[in-house]
Amino acid sequence: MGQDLPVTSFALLGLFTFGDDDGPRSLTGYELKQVADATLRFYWVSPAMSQVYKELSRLAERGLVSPSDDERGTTYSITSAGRSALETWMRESEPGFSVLKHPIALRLLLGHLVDPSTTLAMLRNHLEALDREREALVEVRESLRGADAPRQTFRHPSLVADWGLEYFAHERLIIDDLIRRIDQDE
Amino acid sequence: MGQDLPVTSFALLGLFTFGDDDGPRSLTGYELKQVADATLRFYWVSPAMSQVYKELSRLAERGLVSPSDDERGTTYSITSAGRSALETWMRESEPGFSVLKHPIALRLLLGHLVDPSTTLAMLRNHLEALDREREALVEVRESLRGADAPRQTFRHPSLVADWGLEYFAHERLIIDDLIRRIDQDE
DNA sequence: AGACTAGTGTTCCACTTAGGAATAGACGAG
DNA sequence: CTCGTCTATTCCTAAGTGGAACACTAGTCT
Repeated sequence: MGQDLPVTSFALLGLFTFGDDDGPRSLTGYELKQVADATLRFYWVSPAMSQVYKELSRLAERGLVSPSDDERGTTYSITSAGRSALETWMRESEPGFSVLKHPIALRLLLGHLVDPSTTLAMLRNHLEALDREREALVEVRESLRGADAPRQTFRHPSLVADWGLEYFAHERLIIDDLIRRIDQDE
Repeated sequence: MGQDLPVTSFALLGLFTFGDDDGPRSLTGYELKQVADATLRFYWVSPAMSQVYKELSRLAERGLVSPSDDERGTTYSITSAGRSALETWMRESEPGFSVLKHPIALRLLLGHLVDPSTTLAMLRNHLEALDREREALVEVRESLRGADAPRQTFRHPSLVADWGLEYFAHERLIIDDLIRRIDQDE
């Protein structure tokens, strides 16, 4: 069967597996996009709206989600075929290594093209952006409290969120240090 | 003028600014791909071959690099227009925030779908992959020694490489900790 | 009441990027 | 003198982006 879907498909499909207390999750494309923006974006991507809808039709075509019309619009929920496709993917495919697209690092690399004050200003702005992102992730983390103990629904999401928070905290330290080093170079 | 190029164009263009001791750098598409694989991949992307050649023709069209045929094939070097386009881009465009695509984090998020031993195995494999990547970056860092002092050619590349090494070291700690936490959950 | 903003829900299109395969010459090893 | 590997390049397709367009709902301002 065609389980050869891009990672983003499985990522979106996976979001359907965090059932509310009352059964499996059903979401419209719009809602799925909100969920992805709130969570996936920190360590995967924030897919475009058009992408979300395209994924949903593809997943529906393959029977991994099932659409149904209700007063909210077209809502989708994961099927048992979808759940088992996810499990197979988790168990049997290679994760691959992470890809980081870091415009600040890229521009720091090319620091010899501008004067140090430009680079320093960029790094200081980045510290602020970092704080804003961290804030957003703190909110996500807080929203998981209450169901984040070892066998509860949000155990794994909370592990990932903690990882992200650590990541932001450490990046802050590194940038502080870089600012110090570049300042001294002067 | 059309300075509205994607970041990857500027990233590749930027690689031409690290002149060897004897003047500006001239590279074939193939060589440029090697350089990108060795350096850019750690904090931007490893563009596909096809992408590299497409970029080079576009940059040449706009006069930012100039092609010339020699015995190696078609080689390109940066023009003064290219250099100033880069500088303008560095000074005047918004960097934007970083995007991380981390398959391990994504799969950890969905940890409730498989048993803990699968997740643990994945994390342990990731530690090894991390060490391999770190090793590759260590080599890059070593290759910069000798020209990495405050005003030398590889000052900025070495700052970025140090950042990357810190990043890998810290991720290692986080993964170790996650393994410990998941092990205890059992 | 009427106008106006903001949020929800969805589709379409054009464009860019990414990945892989295919091709081809050159070069050294067996 | 053939095989594999490195260099160099092109082509095709899939994946992903961004913006425009459209429609419907609900609340706010005047």
